[in-house]
Amino acid sequence: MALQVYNTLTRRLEPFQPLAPPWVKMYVCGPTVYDRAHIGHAMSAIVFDVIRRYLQYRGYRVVHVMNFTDVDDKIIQRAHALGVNPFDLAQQYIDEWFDHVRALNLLPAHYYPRVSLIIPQIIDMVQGLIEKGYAYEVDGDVYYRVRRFPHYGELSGRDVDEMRAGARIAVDERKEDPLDFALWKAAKPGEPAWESPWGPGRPGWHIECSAMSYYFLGEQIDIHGGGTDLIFPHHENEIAQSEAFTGKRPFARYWIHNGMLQLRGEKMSKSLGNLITVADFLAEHEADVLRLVVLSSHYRKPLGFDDKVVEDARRGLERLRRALRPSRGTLTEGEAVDALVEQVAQAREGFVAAMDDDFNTAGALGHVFTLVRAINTARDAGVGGEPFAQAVATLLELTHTLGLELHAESTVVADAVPFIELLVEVRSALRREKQWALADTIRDRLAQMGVVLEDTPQGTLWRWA
RNA sequence: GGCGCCGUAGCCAAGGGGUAAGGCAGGGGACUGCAAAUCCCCGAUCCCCGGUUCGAGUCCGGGCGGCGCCUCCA
Repeated sequence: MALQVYNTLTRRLEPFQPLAPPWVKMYVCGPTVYDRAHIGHAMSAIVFDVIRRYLQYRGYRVVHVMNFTDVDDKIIQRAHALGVNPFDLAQQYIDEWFDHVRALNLLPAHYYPRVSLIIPQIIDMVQGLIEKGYAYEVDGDVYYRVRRFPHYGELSGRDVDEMRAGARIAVDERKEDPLDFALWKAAKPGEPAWESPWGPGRPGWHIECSAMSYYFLGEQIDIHGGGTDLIFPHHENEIAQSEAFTGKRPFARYWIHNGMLQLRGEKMSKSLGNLITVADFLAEHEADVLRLVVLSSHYRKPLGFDDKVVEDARRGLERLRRALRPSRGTLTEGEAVDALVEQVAQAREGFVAAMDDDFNTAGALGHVFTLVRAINTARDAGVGGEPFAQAVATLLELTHTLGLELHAESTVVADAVPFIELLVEVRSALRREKQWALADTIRDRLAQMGVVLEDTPQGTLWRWA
């Protein structure tokens, strides 16, 4: 079985065959940096991080590009409202994004292009489109001539003749056709602007991704990713621009789109006031919890997000972590060992089969948890040494492929550790004297402070609740 | 109105013609001084109605319900 990927372009599962193996060129649409990133952005980033990790696990070499849209109406508006420089505002959110990349354990992209730094390349591309007859200038604006591109609508399944452009917004009468979209916008007073053959102005939204993709990855790429909300018009327009410019198709071989995160059944949006920022989430939860929530359902489906789902993930994460506890057993052969070895092999096989099926992380997790049970059973049965170590190593191999860290709890309260250990020691002495009441008091009081004690045959273990 | 997605146990969720993975919660048991952790056991007429088939959550048609996009959006 080989890797199969669902391609939005064909609406089918297809065998994954990059243009030039082992290289995989992957471009993912990043955020418009006019505000803090929310967990929906994080979900998308995690989805493509997992896709990248799995491709690498399968031996591919991924070149990953993610853009920042740092020139945009909303940024300009916001900067005006706050009385700050739009570039400073954008920079602030870009800095925060990189904080999130570290905190969320995302593999950094190889390139992070931003609009403001590739204006000359964008101008070249717009100029090229005009020369080829795919674009025209009107009063300093440049528009793409949609009807000139025969494949328009292919990605989003739309028929050009049935689209009701302007149904919800006023049509700009200067455009040849209501469907035409802006490649370049003439500068308005007080806006950032760059000199161009059509006068001062700034790029339209869609052209940046075509330009960045072209300049960083070449005429054709393997994977183009983003949220389903970008399929139309953004990605449709990208195809029109890129393919018209290069004359090559397909611009991207595989279009991969993640479903939207929904907060308590509704879309997250500012107007509904139900937006959770990444910073808010990380202030209360670990990054692995968010990642496990994302991994628990398929990336193409809408992700239901609420307190229950988060709590379930938190507990599931605990279970994963506890499986990593060492064994004090010494058995290295026999029935229990054979069973473990067998289950380890099955888990890896099942994991790969699930991930090969369009990155079915939820199915893959099922196999991971089956491995967890096998490890716990083996530990209880006294299995130790190399076979046990191998099983744990496999668990780490699989969870790391999903990007889970499984790090021990935070060290924020590390100063308390010696005191906790002292109390545990004292309590152990009390237990030897069968002073149950006092021993239980210590355990209860520690529990109130968030420290859980577990008495095992090998002694007392403790952990943060 | 157009394009598309989804409806599987209390909750989350995989599977997509051969008789229902996994996680969380719950019940019972083993272990434990009691707990905790761990392990074992227990739970589903797969939204409804038709059809195709030896056989249908799984394919087809029609309903009902929820959602996304069509305008900036990951």
